[in-house]
Amino acid sequence: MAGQKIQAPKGVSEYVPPRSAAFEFVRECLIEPARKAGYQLIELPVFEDTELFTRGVGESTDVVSKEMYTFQDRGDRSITLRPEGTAGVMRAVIEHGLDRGQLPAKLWYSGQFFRAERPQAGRYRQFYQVGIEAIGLDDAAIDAEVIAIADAGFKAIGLSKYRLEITSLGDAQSRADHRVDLVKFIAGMKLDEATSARAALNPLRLFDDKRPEIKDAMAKAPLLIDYLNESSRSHFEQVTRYLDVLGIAYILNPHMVRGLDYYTGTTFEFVHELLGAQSGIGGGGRYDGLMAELGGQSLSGIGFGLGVDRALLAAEAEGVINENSFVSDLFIIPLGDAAKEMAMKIAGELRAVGKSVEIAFGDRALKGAMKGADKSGARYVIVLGDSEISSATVELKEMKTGATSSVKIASLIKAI
RNA sequence: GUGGACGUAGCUCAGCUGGUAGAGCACCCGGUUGUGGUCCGGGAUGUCGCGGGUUCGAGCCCCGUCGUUCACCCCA
Repeated sequence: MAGQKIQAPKGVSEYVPPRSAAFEFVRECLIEPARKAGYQLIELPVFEDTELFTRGVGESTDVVSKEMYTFQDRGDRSITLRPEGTAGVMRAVIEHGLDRGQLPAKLWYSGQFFRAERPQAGRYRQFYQVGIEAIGLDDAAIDAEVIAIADAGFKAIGLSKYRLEITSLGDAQSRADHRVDLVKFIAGMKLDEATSARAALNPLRLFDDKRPEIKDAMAKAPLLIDYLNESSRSHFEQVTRYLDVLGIAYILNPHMVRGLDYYTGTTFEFVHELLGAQSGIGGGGRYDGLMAELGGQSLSGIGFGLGVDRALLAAEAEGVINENSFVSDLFIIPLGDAAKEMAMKIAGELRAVGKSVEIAFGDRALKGAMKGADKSGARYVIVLGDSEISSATVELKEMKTGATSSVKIASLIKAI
């Protein structure tokens, strides 16, 4: 039907001016600390072979079992829009032999991810993450560094009302031992059907239940942190010691549950205080078995994923985003055709040396064009008419103060 | 997937017990021929999310649908 409006698909986040500038700022803040720590860009497809996620993330997880965008492509392959970043990075590391060089392989990525959930504040079907992965090093120091990089990103945005929660999930043996006891404990509880189904899938989930009666009952449940073997325990203690040295505050949360199966050992989450139910602005941890599970050598890795959408929401909630971060250096108002040509030539020359220049096109009246210059936030404005062209001189006006000065067109570069 | 609230100009919203749509902001023009932000005057703008139904008549009532939002769930 002609004229019918088409809406964006349900639950996607979009960023248009002026908010897109804030989004870009937040994303850059999150990426920069990784670059400074020697992490390199890895740019990957947004869709992958479905098996990468069923095998890598784990079939028992909600993410895989009911939140993936999966479809058959024209070659009848099962394709899935990536719901998270780590599995894809590991796939690419193995495929390109990045694990054959010097270790750790340190990588960062940024882009959109997809999960078919019911949309909510801070929860979208297409969302943005910035993430890093450090692969092939067991040193507790890199666990701390990874956490520090995430923290630096949030601080760069200007966030302060968030907390870091950490714990250790231990190795496979520690988790298996704990699970036996935890399942035994849960068997003694009276649970409704949905809850016991959840417990059967992942008994740790009950630690995260928000109902007070469950919380009370779980208060006496055996904690995974008490089942860590010697090496897991000392590794984790080492991590916390490094965080202390770095002055990064954290809260030990032995109840922490993560939604992805591959996490082992050090695990962490950043939680913002001003957000609603979707308050996690980032999280990550170590994954010992993932690479081998995906057919690579048996190397450990650690990484995080930070939510750009949520970090932006958090920044807005804290009021730390300042508008007008982008302004042009010069705004040119041409009067007449000859002036328009001249304006375009001047703009080209100034842009070539790194100045940002806008031109008022469309033959607007001077008053309207001046308003446009004002709205744009440009630092300087010049009006270009016949007299300016013949004298090769313009009145350079500084918008903030209103002060003007005569400047030769040829020396505009130096003046602004 | 489950439950609640909402959906009116670009934005924020008003619209009494159903009678055929408004405000503020933003936008455009002007306030003597070429210099903005204040002020004053003027102007444009809506298939009242979409589709049915009830009614002489619906933005207001009913049903459906799409979307948004909040919580559960889950997580970035």
